[in-house]
Amino acid sequence: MARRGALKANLLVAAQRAMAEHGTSVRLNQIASEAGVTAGAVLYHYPNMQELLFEANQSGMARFHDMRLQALVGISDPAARLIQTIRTGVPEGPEDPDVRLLCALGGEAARNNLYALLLTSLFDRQVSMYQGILEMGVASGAFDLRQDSMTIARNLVALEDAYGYRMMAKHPTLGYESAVELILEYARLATGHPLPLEK
Amino acid sequence: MARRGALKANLLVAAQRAMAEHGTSVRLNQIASEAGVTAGAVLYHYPNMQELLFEANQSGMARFHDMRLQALVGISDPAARLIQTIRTGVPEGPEDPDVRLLCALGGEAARNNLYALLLTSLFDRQVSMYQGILEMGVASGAFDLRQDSMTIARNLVALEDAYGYRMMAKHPTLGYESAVELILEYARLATGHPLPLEK
DNA sequence: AAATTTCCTGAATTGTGATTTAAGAACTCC
DNA sequence: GGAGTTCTTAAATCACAATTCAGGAAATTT
Repeated sequence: MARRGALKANLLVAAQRAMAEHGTSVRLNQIASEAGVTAGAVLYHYPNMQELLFEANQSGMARFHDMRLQALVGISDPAARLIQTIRTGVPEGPEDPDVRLLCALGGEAARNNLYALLLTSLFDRQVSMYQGILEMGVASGAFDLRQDSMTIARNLVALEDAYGYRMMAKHPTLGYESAVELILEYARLATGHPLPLEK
Repeated sequence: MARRGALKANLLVAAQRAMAEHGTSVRLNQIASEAGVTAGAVLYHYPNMQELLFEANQSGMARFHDMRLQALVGISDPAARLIQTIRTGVPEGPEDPDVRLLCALGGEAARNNLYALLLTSLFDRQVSMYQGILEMGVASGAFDLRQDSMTIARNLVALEDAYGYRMMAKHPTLGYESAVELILEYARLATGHPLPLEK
């Protein structure tokens, strides 16, 4: 056996993986098997599964958001920050586990207020992130915004979300690069900056 | 008893309603109860539920798309057509049954190729619809496109989709009017047309 | 309106999955 | 290394949902 309390922490990521694979109707046994234990062991730590699923999603979203912030450290040029943020907002492929998790929740949010709150809060945080970058670009003179920073930021997050769904559904002509390019096209128009893609 | 074969047709809309309410994990009994019959009656017409659900979604999507085309008849001005199309692409509220159905499917598409195909095809049809309007506006001189018509069309559909999800999740400050306005803002930028909102 | 076919119900069947529980294994502390 | 605690398992239980089926009701045909 590993250290005490080790499983409880692992269960969050196991639940994330299981839910990314099986959706909101994920079974307790699938989570258990993902964690390499039996159902009873899962119930020992989380007497009801709903709480585990909620925490798993919460932590999955937090990780997704933190990763994106992390990818910005060391980049000070607003244009480069904007490009980088767009790049980390699109799933790498139809298997991207973080985005799968988010998409699985999308439909559930219509009838589960907790999930709705989680997704709404993630959306707003991402809008703030973009808004910060846009305002920074305005201050530095790099961007010449053609719309409210709030409008642009919301539309950027919306585009990310939607192309994430399209990629999850394996759209035949919408891969990572084209999704990024589509979003960048809007960003160029809205910021008046050429936002060159080459690294 | 009603006319012969009456229930079979009703089952499609009953399944749509049940699925809009309960999501992809909708129960046979919920569909039956929505149709006012017992589970056995449903199985009599659709020996396996998957087929019913698939047809229900297919028909739900077709209706959604046809409604939007229908809302365009009699409108010849490209700008008015574009505005109208955007208006019918956003759900009226968190209860909009058509969009609920679509959102419920979004997450499922990641692991169900049939649903993925359905959603991808709907996306592409909507892109074509927008593209036609944009090209018409170019031809008439009303629009001065700042990007490919394909790029604009894809981004418009993507924005619709994403704000649909946000509204399903009851975002506190993103209602019908603001979502329409956000999408219109992008459309204005991309077409060079003021796209006035007042009817 | 009798015969025939189609349609629907309610009970029984079967399968699946969450949850409980008793027992045993693994860890920690002393 | 032994006592006590924490953790995990496997089997049993409970609940629920899909499916089957025999019988009867409703429509249609003749």
